[in-house]
Amino acid sequence: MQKKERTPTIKDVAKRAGVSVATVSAVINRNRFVSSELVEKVFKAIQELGYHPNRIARGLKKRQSFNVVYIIPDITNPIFASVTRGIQDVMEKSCYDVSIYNTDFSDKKLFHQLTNVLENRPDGIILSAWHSPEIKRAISLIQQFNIPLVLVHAPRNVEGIDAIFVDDENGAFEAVNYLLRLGHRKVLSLGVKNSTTSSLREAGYRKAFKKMGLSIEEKLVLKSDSFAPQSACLSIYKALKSNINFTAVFAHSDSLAVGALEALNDRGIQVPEEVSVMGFDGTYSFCTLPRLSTMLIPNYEMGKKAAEILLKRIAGNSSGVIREEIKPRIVIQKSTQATQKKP
Amino acid sequence: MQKKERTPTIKDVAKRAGVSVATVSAVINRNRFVSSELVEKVFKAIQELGYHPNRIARGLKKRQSFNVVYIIPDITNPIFASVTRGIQDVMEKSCYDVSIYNTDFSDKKLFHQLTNVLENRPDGIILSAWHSPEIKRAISLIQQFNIPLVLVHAPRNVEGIDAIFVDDENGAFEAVNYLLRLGHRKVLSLGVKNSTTSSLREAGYRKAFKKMGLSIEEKLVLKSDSFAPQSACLSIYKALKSNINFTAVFAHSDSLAVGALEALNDRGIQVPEEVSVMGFDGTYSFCTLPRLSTMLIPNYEMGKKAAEILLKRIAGNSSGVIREEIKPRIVIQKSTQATQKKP
DNA sequence: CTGAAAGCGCTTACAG
DNA sequence: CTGAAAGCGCTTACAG
Repeated sequence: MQKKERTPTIKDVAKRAGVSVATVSAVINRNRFVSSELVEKVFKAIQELGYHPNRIARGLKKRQSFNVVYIIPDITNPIFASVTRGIQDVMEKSCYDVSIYNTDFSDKKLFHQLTNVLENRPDGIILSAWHSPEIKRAISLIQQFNIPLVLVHAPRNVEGIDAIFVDDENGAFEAVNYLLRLGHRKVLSLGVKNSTTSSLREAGYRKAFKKMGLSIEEKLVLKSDSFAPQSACLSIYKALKSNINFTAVFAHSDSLAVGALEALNDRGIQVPEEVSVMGFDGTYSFCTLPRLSTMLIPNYEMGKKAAEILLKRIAGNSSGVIREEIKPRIVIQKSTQATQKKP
Repeated sequence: MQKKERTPTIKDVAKRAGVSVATVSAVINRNRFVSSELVEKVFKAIQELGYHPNRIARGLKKRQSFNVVYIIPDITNPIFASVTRGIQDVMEKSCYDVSIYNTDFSDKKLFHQLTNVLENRPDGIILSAWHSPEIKRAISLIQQFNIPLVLVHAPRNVEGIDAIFVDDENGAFEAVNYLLRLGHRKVLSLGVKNSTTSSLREAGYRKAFKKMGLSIEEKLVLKSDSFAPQSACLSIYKALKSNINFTAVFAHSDSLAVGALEALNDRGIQVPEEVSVMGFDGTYSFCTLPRLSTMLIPNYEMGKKAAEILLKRIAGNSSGVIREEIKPRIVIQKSTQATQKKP
């Protein structure tokens, strides 16, 4: 075990190099001219001591922590993992590190985390908390600290804050429209109770029917208890039991689609020959059999974009509020096909 | 826009409460007695000002940052996302936040990140960099800073550091043993080139055969270019083309198994009726059809355990080096069955 | 029981 | 071109 040796400080470097700390600081930050002679001495001392500047101290003085925070429901959800990666990749280039806080969709946890977060004085915050009934309170708390904030997956009714969201309604519209063009008319809408995201996707479903001048059979509009595959399974079993007729499923997420595939497979119904299945988000479309057609959400890019906006705000850019609407992209794979003409 | 108003400091609170900063500090940290009269005044001032202590400053003085770092290849990989969550959940309880750094399996990135990390003086580091040829250099760099370190997924030959790893060899042994007991003899080993993890799993495969007194057909030992499903697909196609006979596949990861399922499905080979497929890790076993039998790795628990060890070290516990070997657990689902007796 | 003061490791006017 | 000194917002001996 080593002794409790302090790591070297700027003072140690200054002493060893025979210069002032101001000079050391200057050579490290290249923010004022230093004669090449001294520069060399300083570098030598840094080398010899294995000196690494202490950013905590630097941050205290400069009122900058070089840390940004991303608050999400759960890092284990591939959607947020991808957004996180996008954020990290752009933040890293500007020498910021990013801390992740999970809320598990709980308001209590959200505020608990927020208290911690604020004590750390991050230089910026990115928040994915669209589901929170208290999001406005969270936002104003952050604003009290004058910390730049950008929302990812924001609710539509929050204004005045930079935000970037998925165009769920139009994405769903496009997905369902695609199914309708394939000739499907009995299209299940497989959504989730009490989910704003799911209700937007349902709105798109309705819009697509409407546009084609078709009426909607309400019994085709299903709502599972959660986004978990098992929930979707149960919904499909129930629909089959009730003899509800359908030739296609529009699942409001890939996870729901996974459940649908499993239920259909279990009942010996062929996908896509008998029933087409369409997913939404693209998280699992690579690992299902048959490969899922889906509306791909570019989560990584969303993260990058959010980070870029945040960086601008941190740099002091105070131009008008930015709201960016991301369009999901349709990806057609093996789980959908045109309706079979009955002979 | 608000003016560039400073957030209130301990001084502001002291002034407003009519006490010294020492007293304010004492009531916040409850570390020395303060008369209830003053306590009340202080709380009142804190309330009125909306004061939140600045942890950066606190950290500078106490030489503690309340930040720990987890360095991983990629947060987008569900394995690391789960470990991360485990770490966060225990760290959060002790008021630490955790920053994530991605290395993309690159040594260059690893050291780049490490430099940043060290400048932030985290209170502890957890490192998943088993693949790095330079891991020992990374470790000694960290040790120079006297920062507690625990390794997750460590290589076996690194000693003297707390580490927690997966018992790959015995896990694979158990998986293959299970297939052998089902009557399979022609078992493909579907691994990956230049992967230490995969070679440990291959060793387990060999051990299982050996123990049963069976010899190994080397042509059954496949090595894909990567862990991506597509790579596995190609390997399986190649095996089929070469008329290699097999009744089971032992995939060294679930992602490889996903590729195998796809290739087999594509060639009209029934799983599990004609070929059984066994995965490893459990990341995708919930979304495949048929559901994959696999060796589940408890990543979340590994993260928790790593964090708990780290916390102990941060608290100054200097008892002997801890090495923990995590055993994967067999999960039997639908992708495996006993060999069909040929009539 | 409480306050004045030094100091954590930096940056940055201010002199010279 | 470079250094001495003040200060970022806390904590903590040291007095009293």
